[in-house]
Amino acid sequence: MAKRSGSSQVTIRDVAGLADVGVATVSRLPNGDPAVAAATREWVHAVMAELGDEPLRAARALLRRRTDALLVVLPLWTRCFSVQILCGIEEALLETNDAFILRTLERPADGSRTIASVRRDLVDGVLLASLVVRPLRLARLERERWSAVVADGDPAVPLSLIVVDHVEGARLAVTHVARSGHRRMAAIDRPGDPFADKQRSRRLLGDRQALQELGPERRAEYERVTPFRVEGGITGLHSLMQLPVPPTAIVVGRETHAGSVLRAVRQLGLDVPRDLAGVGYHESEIAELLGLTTVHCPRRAIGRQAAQLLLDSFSGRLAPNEVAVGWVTPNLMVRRSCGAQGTEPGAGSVGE
Amino acid sequence: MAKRSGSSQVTIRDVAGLADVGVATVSRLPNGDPAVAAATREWVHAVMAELGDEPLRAARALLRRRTDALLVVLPLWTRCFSVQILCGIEEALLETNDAFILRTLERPADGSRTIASVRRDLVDGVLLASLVVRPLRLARLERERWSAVVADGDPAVPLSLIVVDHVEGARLAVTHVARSGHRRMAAIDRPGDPFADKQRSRRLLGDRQALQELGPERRAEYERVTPFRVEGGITGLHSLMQLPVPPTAIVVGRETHAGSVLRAVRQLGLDVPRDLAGVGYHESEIAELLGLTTVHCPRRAIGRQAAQLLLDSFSGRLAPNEVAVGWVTPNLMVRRSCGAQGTEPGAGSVGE
DNA sequence: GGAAACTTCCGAAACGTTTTACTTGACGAA
DNA sequence: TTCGTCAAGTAAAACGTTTCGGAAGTTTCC
Repeated sequence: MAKRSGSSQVTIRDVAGLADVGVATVSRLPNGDPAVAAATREWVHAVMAELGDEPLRAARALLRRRTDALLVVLPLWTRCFSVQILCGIEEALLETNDAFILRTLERPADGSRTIASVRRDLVDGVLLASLVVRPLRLARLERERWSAVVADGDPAVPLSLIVVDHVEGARLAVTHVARSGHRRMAAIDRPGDPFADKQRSRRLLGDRQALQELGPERRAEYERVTPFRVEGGITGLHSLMQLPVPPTAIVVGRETHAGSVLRAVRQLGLDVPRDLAGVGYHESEIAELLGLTTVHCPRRAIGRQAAQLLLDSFSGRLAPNEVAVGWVTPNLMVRRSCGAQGTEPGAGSVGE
Repeated sequence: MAKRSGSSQVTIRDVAGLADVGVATVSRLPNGDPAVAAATREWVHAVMAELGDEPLRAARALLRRRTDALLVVLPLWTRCFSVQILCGIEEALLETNDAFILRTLERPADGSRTIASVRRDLVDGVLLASLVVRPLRLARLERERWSAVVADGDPAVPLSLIVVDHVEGARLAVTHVARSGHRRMAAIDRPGDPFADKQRSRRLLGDRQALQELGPERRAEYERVTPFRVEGGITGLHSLMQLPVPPTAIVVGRETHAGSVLRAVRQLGLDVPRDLAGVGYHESEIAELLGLTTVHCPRRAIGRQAAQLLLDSFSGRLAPNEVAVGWVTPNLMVRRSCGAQGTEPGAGSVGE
């Protein structure tokens, strides 16, 4: 059969020899070059399959100046949120046989250090997730000719983006609470890194817009920004309930934060949803466990679409300096925390 | 200064020319070849720094048959657990400038398909995390000459391993509960994929061993294996509390499962820790939120040590067919769910 | 003093692919 | 026939590195 040498590596020359064609003809195959007759193409394909040969990636990369890999920079302080984005990215890449190198960030400040640590020739481009891209970093990307896209990003950044419509998300939450019969809605959100702050302000924007449209005007004193840990939820709630006219519903900026608020509610001897209704952001095991109605981001879609955008820019479907923006809309996962219309806990799955 | 050509790529020949040495001498530098005088080394290094040159990875890989990257296969149904392992891996790799390609698994059955989808020449080896390595897969790894290590694995597998001492973990939990004055301890665990089942049986083993040593003999009817969702916790607890002599403490197989059990406890009008003490496994936001005492796995250390093992086998510090096994011991995060000695909720951070 | 051994470096030949420039043969049009 | 055009395929030159076989120069040992 094959007259391969002692090495286990089958080369393009072996294939060419066996198929009785030139090496160039073989090489043209995986690159989809049209200058090869259909019959020849098929014949050579068969020989390649027989020999179990696929072009060696390193040799290919050397000549094409392409690695078929991309860099993913992913924050971890958002925990499971990012992981779902990652899954989406992987999904998109699996279809095209590309790979990705991952760099996770544990603190917001790690961002620039991280990108700098990756050699430009290791990957074809970079996908930044849930990050603020500072002008300095942007300049660096520009200078070193990176192809870059941002997943779950700020629409003001001049890069290709997948944007989550947080304004609409907040609107969903408020509308839902209003439909459940509430008029006095408070908002508790959390301070955070610059990125989280951007998200928060967009949520608050949607929140206010929706309230205005619906009629029940929120008073300024119904808004709270309290730290993220358990005690933050407690102090936030206490200060709200001590108002002369306390709210009857609360929208909270994250599901774990909502968890701490619920805890505080119980401490006050109140019942959810009888005395107080609530909606949180983001979907998690906690939300399911607590029966909390939440606004859910399609994180997987974010990842998949962002990766697709980057692949498009590699393949030339996107001009080098063209930026594309895709929008993704959250949806509402209704549970018990706003009243009877929700499902019983445990009836639904966390899902994606 | 440099007389580089139009291309932006600085080659080894540019460096050699400018430094007035042969290309071989330059090439020896990053490979740590000792056959180059200290003075020369320094001088050439300076020139390389000046030109901003580093060897092109693809060209290097072509000749060395090394990619300086490894594959990480990581299950996602364990959610945040895996992510922490990933952080550890990244940490170890960052020091040596290696990269990794990630493949996540969403269902246990995806395992073999996933490894098969990665070309052998893309990476130098594979790190399998929290997985059962079936004989068939093992044979494949052997046949294709993969270097492989398993993080958080089953000690029976004939590969290099980092093993978590779950027996000791269970012992910690039981000992803690016993010290809090309890004698009648129940165990609720969950069924799962083959891997989780292995973990569970090791936990139960440690559990029984510790009980035997401590004196209070568990009766068989105190052990329950119930499904993972909310209703699983409820039925498990109910059937335990309806026993003629109900237990006074429960050890639960995972923190989210413990969450659903706690929920059931409240439904029965009981108080934790007054009427019933509890310990869960694994550390998470849920555990902190609920004030649940848990057994904590040092997941980061698992990842870091496993990566280190793989790097060792690349560098020859580990003989090709030598297997190394490292043990990692869990520790106890004491909170309120076993009595007064725990800290108040919110006082501690999730840590790790 | 000369051979042997060691140190330090050099030039050139790989590595397996892509790509460029060129050949060949077939087919019409002039 | 002669030329140009086109399709299909070929041979050879890259790509940037590592490494092999030497070759100087220096030291060591009889």
